[in-house]
Amino acid sequence: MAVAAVETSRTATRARAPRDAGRTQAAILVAATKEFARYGMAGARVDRIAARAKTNKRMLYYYFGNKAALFRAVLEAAYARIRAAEQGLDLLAVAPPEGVRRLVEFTWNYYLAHPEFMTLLNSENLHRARHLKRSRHVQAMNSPLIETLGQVLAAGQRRGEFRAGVDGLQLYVSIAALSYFYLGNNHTLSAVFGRDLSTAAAKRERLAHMTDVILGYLRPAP
Amino acid sequence: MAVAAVETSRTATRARAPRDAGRTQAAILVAATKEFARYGMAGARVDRIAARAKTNKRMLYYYFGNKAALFRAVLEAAYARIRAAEQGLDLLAVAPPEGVRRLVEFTWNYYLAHPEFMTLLNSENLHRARHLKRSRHVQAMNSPLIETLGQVLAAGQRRGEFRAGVDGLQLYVSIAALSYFYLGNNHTLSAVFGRDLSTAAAKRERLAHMTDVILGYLRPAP
Amino acid sequence: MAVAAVETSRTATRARAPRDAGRTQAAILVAATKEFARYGMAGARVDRIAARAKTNKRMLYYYFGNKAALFRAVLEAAYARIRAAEQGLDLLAVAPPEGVRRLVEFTWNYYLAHPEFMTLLNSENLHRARHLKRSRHVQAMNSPLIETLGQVLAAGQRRGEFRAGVDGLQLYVSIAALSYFYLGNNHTLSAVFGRDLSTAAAKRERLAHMTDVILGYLRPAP
Amino acid sequence: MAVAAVETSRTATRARAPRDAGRTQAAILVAATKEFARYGMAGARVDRIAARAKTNKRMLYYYFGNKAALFRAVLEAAYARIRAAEQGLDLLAVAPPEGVRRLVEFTWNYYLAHPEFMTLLNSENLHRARHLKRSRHVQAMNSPLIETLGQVLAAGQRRGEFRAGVDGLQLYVSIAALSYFYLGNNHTLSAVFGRDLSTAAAKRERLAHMTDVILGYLRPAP
DNA sequence: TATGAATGAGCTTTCATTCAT
DNA sequence: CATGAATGAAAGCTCATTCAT
Repeated sequence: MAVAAVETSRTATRARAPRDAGRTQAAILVAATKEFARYGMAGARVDRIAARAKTNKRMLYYYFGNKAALFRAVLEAAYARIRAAEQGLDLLAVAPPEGVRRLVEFTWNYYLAHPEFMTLLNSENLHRARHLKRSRHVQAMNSPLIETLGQVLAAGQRRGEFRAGVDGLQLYVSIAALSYFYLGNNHTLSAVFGRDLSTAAAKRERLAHMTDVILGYLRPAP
Repeated sequence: MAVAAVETSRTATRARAPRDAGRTQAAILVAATKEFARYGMAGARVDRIAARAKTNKRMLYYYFGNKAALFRAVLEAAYARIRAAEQGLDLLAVAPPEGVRRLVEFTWNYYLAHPEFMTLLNSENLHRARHLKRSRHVQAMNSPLIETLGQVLAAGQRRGEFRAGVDGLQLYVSIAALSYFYLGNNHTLSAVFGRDLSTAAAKRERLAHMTDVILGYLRPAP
Repeated sequence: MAVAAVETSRTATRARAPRDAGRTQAAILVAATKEFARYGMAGARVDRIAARAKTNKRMLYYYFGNKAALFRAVLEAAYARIRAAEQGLDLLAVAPPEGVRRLVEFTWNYYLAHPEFMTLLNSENLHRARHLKRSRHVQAMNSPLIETLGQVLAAGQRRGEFRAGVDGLQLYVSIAALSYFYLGNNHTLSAVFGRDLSTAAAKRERLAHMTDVILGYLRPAP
Repeated sequence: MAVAAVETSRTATRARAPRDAGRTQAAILVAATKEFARYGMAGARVDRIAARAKTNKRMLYYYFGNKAALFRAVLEAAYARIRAAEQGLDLLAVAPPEGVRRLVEFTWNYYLAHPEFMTLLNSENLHRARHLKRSRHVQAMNSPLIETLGQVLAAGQRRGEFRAGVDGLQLYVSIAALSYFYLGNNHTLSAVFGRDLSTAAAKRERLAHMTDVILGYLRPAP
């Protein structure tokens, strides 16, 4: 019990001045991700990031240098997360059509759960990938899934389940495109079409359509 | 002769201070479109817009009220332009597969020629379509093409060229998605994949793939 | 009398919002000169300059661009003032020894009345003349007096009043040096020597000594 | 043996973190001297000083208290060094004119070799000798050379080599002035006159001129 | 209709200094 | 003795917007 009391007091002290480099750095990164995702690079406010991270502005510069470098770090971390999530997929463990379906669903679900990834990418494209180009880890951001997808396509073709001549990279891009556009532009699409495209029903319908498109396209010629 | 004289005098006046409301307004809109497209809503600078429009900041406020309202005007004009361009399409005049192919190519070419449309939409989505919702012309931004596309799909199905059960809106969104993602994210995709996806060859390849995907998907079941 | 009243009221209005480009610009320059002279380039505060000029910080950037450019403008103006003051000297109108004496006294009195000139130069030398080198008016800062001094020296030599082989530039520099060092380092000299070197008596003594040094040096060999 | 063991352990500890108070303190002083000389008091950065001294900021505060106190220490050390160098001069060992010439050359060479002394003094004068006044060693900064110079002048006068009525302090100040102004303002002078006054030839010329001025002045009246 | 001058709030960044270990 | 982490205050600068003419 005495130990618990001490523990509590230490925690309390820490709460005021964490003096824990790792924690502070991580908190800044989390806060910055939210801020950049919500307001874009230009609209993001350093003050708000510091406030959200429960630290002060100075630490942000202490650890990351400046706003642009922080953005780069956020971007790298975002790529790292999606690549890590992809690790869990085992496309070659199932029949080719099932593998493709899994990829479509994974992509959709990932964007749905991590909408910040899309807005971060939009911001970065506005900046013509300036930050990405300065990143030392760019090559690591290239999805290893593309090669796996190529193997899935080859297997499917051998088994007569897929058409021939499909490029893995193009297909990967198309799969991402179908989710990205719908989710990333959901607000304008909903406004323009006059109906809410973010309801559960609308999303179910969209996923079914996308799966149909991709698998329908892959059907072999009769 | 009298006319010529007047014309000359008007021109002379113009040279000093172009008291031409229409011209100024249009120039501001053009300049603002470029600025918002390049830097996003938050990154855009009112000063630069005025400078580009070769007028002064005060005029901008005189005609449009403030930055947000100007953005809204820019957005409305951008939608108006794409809708106007769509007018030229006559999807029902040709065989259904050809009609669909036309739409794919039109979309691709339009985004290619008007990349500002994509970045403006990205900005607006970042703002959760706030400006669009305040626009009085929202409904006019809904593409009439969707209905036409529905007719094309129905005709194709009747003629045994298309599968059944395809929703026009979903397909329209998918067609847009395939171009939008590739072109709008071209910088990051190029950086990450380590090759330039904006070359003529790469773009030719992409268009072919997209057409294959859409038409391949639409093939009727055997 | 009515006119006077109006004049007053206009002045009062102006006091709040001068809207007089020239006045504002001049006020900033005056304030900046004081600030830079007192605290040096690095120690000067933009806020204080704006406050002293009774305008706001923004105008400073509006008219001068940034702190460095403002410093450059201050420096140029300081040189312009000393050159203008030198115009009043007519070294060739009197006998050569009297001409040299005049120059010694002028230099002394100018530094005494305009101590800011010395500290501004010190600051600029700390910056390795960076601002000066970027000035378009550098050459105009070269004193025309050097040539005149050469003529005085030549005349004095012809008349047997001065020694031969004296370089005008070197002498000009030496004359400046004798005043500059004493006045510019008055605080440290006074502290180190433990007596106030800024009293009227001390200054009288110094001027007499300097005149003796220069004229004594110029005496022809017997 | 016990001693050796302790010694070893101390050395080992040192290797990791040089727990050598003297060394750290000296390193800070050297680094601070460079920094203050280069950027002035206001422009100097505590971070850079710590980095240059290969220690950390905390040590700097531990040993010196704060930036101002560190500046004071730097200033005191600079005065101590010049006074120490002056010790080597033996003005009374040679004929009076040679003694004066030695002093002129020493001053010139010292400033040339230790330009930091000039910029430190400039900084201190900008601060109205505030730090110097708080120093406990001020009186020790008063050059003993002034008295010696008085003796040289008296001897020279007795021997008919020097004029009468020359004040040692004034002459000492003038000798310093001639070097100080030329070297301390070399950058601006070079910029304004449009020629490099720091070349070996220019410096030779300057030294010759200064010697002429001082010795020429001291010549007795015929 | 047009324009240069002006502004306050707020931006990113930097600084000297101190705390906890 | 030594150090990385932390901070508040303030720095230089920029922004959208409005005023006076």
